[in-house]
Amino acid sequence: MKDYFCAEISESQLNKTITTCGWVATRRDHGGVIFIDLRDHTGILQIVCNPDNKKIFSIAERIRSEYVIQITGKVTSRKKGAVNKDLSTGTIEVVVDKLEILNHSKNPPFKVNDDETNEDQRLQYRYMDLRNFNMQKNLRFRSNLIKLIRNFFYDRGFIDIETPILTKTTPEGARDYLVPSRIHTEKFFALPQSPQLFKQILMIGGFDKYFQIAKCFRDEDLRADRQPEFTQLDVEMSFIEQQNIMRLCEELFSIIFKDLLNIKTKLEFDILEYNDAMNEYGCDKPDLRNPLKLIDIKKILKNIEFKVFSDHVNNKNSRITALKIPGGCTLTRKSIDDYTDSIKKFGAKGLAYIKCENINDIEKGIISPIKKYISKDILQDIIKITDAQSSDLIFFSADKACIVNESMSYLIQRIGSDLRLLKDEWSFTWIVNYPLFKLDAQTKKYTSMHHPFTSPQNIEDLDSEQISEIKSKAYDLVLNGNEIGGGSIRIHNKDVQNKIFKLLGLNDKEIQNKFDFLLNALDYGCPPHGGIAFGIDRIVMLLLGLPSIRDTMAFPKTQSSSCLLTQAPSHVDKEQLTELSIKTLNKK
RNA sequence: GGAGGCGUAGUUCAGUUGGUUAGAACGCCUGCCUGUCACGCAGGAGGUCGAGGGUUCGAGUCCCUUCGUCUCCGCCA
Repeated sequence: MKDYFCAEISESQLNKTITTCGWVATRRDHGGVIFIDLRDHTGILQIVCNPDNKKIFSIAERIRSEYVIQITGKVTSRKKGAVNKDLSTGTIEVVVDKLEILNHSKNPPFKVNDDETNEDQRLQYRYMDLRNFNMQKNLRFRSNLIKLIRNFFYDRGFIDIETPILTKTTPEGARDYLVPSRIHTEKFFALPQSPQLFKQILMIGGFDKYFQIAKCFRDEDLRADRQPEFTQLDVEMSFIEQQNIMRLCEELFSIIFKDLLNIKTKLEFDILEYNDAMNEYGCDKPDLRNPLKLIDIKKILKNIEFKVFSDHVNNKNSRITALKIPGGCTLTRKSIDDYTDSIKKFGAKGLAYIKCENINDIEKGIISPIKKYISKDILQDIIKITDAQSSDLIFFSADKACIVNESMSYLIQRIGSDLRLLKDEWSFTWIVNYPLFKLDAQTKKYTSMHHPFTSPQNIEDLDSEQISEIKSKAYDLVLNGNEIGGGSIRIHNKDVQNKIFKLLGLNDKEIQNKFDFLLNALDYGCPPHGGIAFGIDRIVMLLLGLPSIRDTMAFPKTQSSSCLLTQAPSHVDKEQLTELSIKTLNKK
């Protein structure tokens, strides 16, 4: 039906007669001559309908926005004054001598390339929104990324294996999406949160290099970077160490950046220990483009009487940190109040600060509402340990460690971006040496930091009393402050796996019910193995600088997990439920 | 489960202290127009102010409930 895409037509086809198809972006009717901007994913081409061909002209008069048309005509160069510099095809136009309307369109609910359209409109009429050049770009980039990933792994001897979507519910982790079984009354499948156990079993099955672009499902609340169904690059290998996986991933991202973003410079991958990350940044996904860091000042304050600090000085679970903001004296009272307010959602009670207008004049050069509670010596120590210069501002946070960490890591991010402190670069950071367990604040039970199949660094540690001190062979990859992937070396020994389940508080019966198949499989010659998984949607979002992973998906869901295009989820017929032996509760 | 923002024409939005007939831009329709490119000009149509309730002589505006959407907290091994 066509020889070229719209924007493929250029001066190289000058005076040739070509055929192309597309959507009508705009029509400009001058009475005597009609211009049509014809659009496809490549761009826009101006076509000209002259009145001398009455048949064509009358068709052109009936054409409206988003009509699908086919045109044949001669590629003509535009006169000097008529060149449009904003179009890649702006030096030429096609003079039509055949024009066919392939399909009509209702008047569109919004202009296709108007980027002000509200998202609910875009999602309801997603087929219109997908014609937008940005969505075309995003989804085509995503496709190229997946193609590159597949080739990368195929080239290195990896096997792409599909794992079930209908599978078994797993305890811990996220809430499962459940699918009722018709044949097995009162039993349910679960959609996979990840192919974790299947890929481990593939290792036992002798596929020593596996990968998959896998759909995963988690029934949890949504965020800009979280959807109920999302796509992971899932990788697993046998007979490898942590280093092998890390080097492989670094190679993958180097190629992605070179081939897809045309970034040729060698990517640096920082490595940070989990404990250091928490101490310096208050979180396990720091953005190392940001120069702001936390400094512990508990020791300096050990003799202070000021209650805000003294309450926490001798509390093991508390943390007291300083955050120096270079040039922060320019911050207004209003913005400091804003920052103080913004960290209250993490449970922080307040945000003390001192302005170091002149560090050589403690009397007049240091200004702070809390100055009267702090001795000169301590002030000097604080200035020294933070290496504060004149015009810097120092924030203080004293509270339970988790509150300090959450609020201050938020503040680091917020101020870093407000004051434009971030370096303009891509920052990859591996976080390693994670704890194996974390204590759930509500249930007071230990849960896995990564997942229950993660290998401890030393098996003997499992017998120690200090469970929270046990380190794991887990690793996360962080890009510009976003967790894009994580993995671990897995447990390949049945006894070790059993021990972990026990430490997690599972009894024999639960272990049997939930993980019998895994433990059995471990009994039949499981090779040492490990792997990693990456969030494809998140990677596309970051690489393209998008505000949400919804813009990386053709058909995403809203924050309340509904699809505005199809109106899913929806009620089902009673017959369907009966067949599944399901009765709904009338919740009011 | 919680906090906050938004919801007014097809779309994006304005709407003052509660006050007469709810506006703009774009889009749409009709007419004019042979070089525009967000064409232009003239005219026109188009509103359950998300829904329900309340206060009031009077509600787009105030109050309550509710729905939708977005951001965040909790949650997300």
